[in-house]
Amino acid sequence: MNKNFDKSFGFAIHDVARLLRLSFDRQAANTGLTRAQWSVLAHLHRGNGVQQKTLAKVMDITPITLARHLDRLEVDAWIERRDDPEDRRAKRVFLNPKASPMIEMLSTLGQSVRAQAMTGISSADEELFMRVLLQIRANLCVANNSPDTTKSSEN
Amino acid sequence: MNKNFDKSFGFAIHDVARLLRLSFDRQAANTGLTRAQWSVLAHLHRGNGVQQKTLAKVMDITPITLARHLDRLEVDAWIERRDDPEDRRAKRVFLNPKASPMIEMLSTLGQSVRAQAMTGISSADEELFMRVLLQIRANLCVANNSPDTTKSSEN
DNA sequence: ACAATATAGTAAGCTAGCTTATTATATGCT
DNA sequence: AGCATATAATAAGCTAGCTTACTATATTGT
Repeated sequence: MNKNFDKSFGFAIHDVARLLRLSFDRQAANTGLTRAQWSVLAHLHRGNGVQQKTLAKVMDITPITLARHLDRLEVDAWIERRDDPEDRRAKRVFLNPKASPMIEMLSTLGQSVRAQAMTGISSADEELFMRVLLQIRANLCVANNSPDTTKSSEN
Repeated sequence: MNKNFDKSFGFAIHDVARLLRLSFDRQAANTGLTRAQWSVLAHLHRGNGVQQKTLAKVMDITPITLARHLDRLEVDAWIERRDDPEDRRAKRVFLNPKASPMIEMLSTLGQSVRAQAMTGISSADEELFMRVLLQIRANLCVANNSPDTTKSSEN
């Protein structure tokens, strides 16, 4: 290996993702919701009543990973699964009213974590950074045969 | 929420980290080693015989997370734990000879995954991206009271 | 000297991702 | 109509991270 091991791209990305999740989850611990769960709620907020299949695809996670999030969210009554009237295999997921204020609150928290992360970085640099980051994601989506959610436009 | 939800910083970072790990682990599946395990080996390659405590700190993971990696690495004889002669609580971790060629091979794979991710990105953009990424990590390390491994200089 | 505190490693049990396999229902072909 | 295939959700079991708690050993203070 080389001296730049800790500076390597993959490890740095991985660390940053982990630290972001930690920051967020610690600050949201009292809500009982994690970042991943909040993400489900937020996506529903943009498209209530979607099938699980669709939601998993938009979020780019596997259906079973989503199913487990939904299990817990349903126990605490943040969401509700209803049978799809047109396809008896499928279910549709609905936000319960109590979720909306929580989504707003956690969205604010997300912004504050982002601001923390971006301390001391110029907005020009931040902008370029985001552009490259999205390009990298698109590249990897191709490589993984994963849907590229940047261009999804459904709900 | 807003229309830029999928483009949000935290989610994009998270996705990229996941996709990178997936890419790497799939291509390395035949080796029986994952990215996290390879990372342990690579760090040992730079400082063989360190205490677990030190290794965990350098890798910025918790000691128990490291201990589980070591369990599996030891079963397959990639590494060996020996009692520290100077501290009977501690153990020191050593690479076995068979690990070295594998480390080289996986390092090459890592570079190829990186190249894949960076397709179509100019080296100037890539450089700025890395600079910002490391700055973000440093910011979050402060926020999390986590050691900032970019400036570690131990072994 | 010994009691109190700190530290190295591990165990238990949690979230979050994955792959592979199962079940129930739809769809498509002949 | 009925069989074969495809699809929606879930189950089982894996890696990888975490927190909290425990055990054994060191260290420190009186």
